[in-house]
Amino acid sequence: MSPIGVYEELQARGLIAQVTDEEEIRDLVNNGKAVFYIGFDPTADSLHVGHFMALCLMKRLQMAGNKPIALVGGGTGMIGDPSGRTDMRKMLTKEDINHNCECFKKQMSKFIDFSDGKAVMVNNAHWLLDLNYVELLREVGACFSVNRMLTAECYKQRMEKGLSFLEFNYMIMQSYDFYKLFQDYGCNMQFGGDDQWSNMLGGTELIRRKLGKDAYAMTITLLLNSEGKKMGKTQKGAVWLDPEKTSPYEFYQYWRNVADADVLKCIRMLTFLPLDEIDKMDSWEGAQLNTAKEILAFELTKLVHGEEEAKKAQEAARALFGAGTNTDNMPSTELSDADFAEDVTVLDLLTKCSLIPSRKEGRRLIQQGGVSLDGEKVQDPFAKVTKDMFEENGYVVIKKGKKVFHKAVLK
RNA sequence: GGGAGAGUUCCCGAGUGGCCAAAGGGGGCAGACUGUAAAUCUGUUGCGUUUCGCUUCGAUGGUUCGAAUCCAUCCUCUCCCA
Repeated sequence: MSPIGVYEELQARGLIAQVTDEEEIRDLVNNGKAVFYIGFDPTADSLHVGHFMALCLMKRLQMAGNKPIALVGGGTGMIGDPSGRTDMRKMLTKEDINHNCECFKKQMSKFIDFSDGKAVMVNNAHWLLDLNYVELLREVGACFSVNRMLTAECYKQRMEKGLSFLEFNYMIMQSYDFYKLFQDYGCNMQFGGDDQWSNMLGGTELIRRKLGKDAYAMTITLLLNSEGKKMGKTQKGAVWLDPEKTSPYEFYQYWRNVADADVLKCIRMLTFLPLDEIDKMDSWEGAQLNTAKEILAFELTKLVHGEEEAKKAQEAARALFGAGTNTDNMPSTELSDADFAEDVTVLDLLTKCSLIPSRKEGRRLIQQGGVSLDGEKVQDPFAKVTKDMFEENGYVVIKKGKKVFHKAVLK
């Protein structure tokens, strides 16, 4: 038995945002009596960093002897959660949702131990899709006050822009999930992002009204950067957990590049490093934080992609940004002789490696001095790239901007 | 159902016949400075080998030498009344 319970650990890591009943929850969680669920709506074909926090939480609680239920929202995904959104979600087709659910399942099983009933995975499509409208209205609709719902935080933003009846019902569906899981799986707690608070309260309320029993809810602090924006988003979109969508190197780099102000918070909230070790880092400042960033990036990459990939990413990063010349793990594009059938310009090369969205953009980059080949700054977008440039190593290292390195390999 | 209004580039938002590839801001990208950070400053931000051409202002047609701008129809959204 560790000196402090999970609840205290979660608290120390800054993960707990809101709870319905602190005493009860502490008791349940610390003594492994919680059967809790976290819902994941299949809005894309891969989980992202936002989900990752939830998965970590599941893992921490599972390690403390609690039983997690991973709920895949095959049913709620049909509706779309309006929480924290200013516009309506794109409607997904059934096929997409099913596909996404499958992808989620695969990714989740890498994090959570589902063996021997230590955790279960369910899909709310099983009960939501067959609901009868009138029955549902009578059964649970009567328990909800529209007046109250409208004052809920998650609808407030949408009161200005407009909220469809479809999305308005999301809260009811989620509440119904909890009610159902409470009865069928003995689920007594729900966890979720802090933006889910009102939806989750809906569930506890429904259980109290229908069954006269108590269920609990706890939200996790949303991972925001120092500017108050959700982390895990880049210009290109989310940082995915699927290596096909976000390579381990990119994933590593994302965390390696977080702002100074955010490193410790991220380490505390996302990694499994012992708290006392993290506390020591608290006093670090200035350039020393770079070490903390490396630790953060390495730990997270390890959790998501495994130790081997994490090492590769770290080596690649060190080689590129440090003094080393190791290009083994650099992202690369293979070129063949056929690519050189006609004259190849620097611009062509960038295009072939998918480093630029358009040739126009490429020219701009070069004109502004943002591209170099094997360390030589390129001046002319139409300078020829010849095969003998590849002779020495078999590849050419392209540097775009400050942080993007790419290897063009001649086969 | 009746009435009013709106849809502009990644986002917000100006533009109400030619000077419009379209002000301004945000964001992005690049450069300088740095620590692969932040802040700051500079450049840039539809596509094309570029004193020019092509595509873009919700959609489709039309008026005009010329349309983001005018007309018609349609679609979407917001507001007011019911």
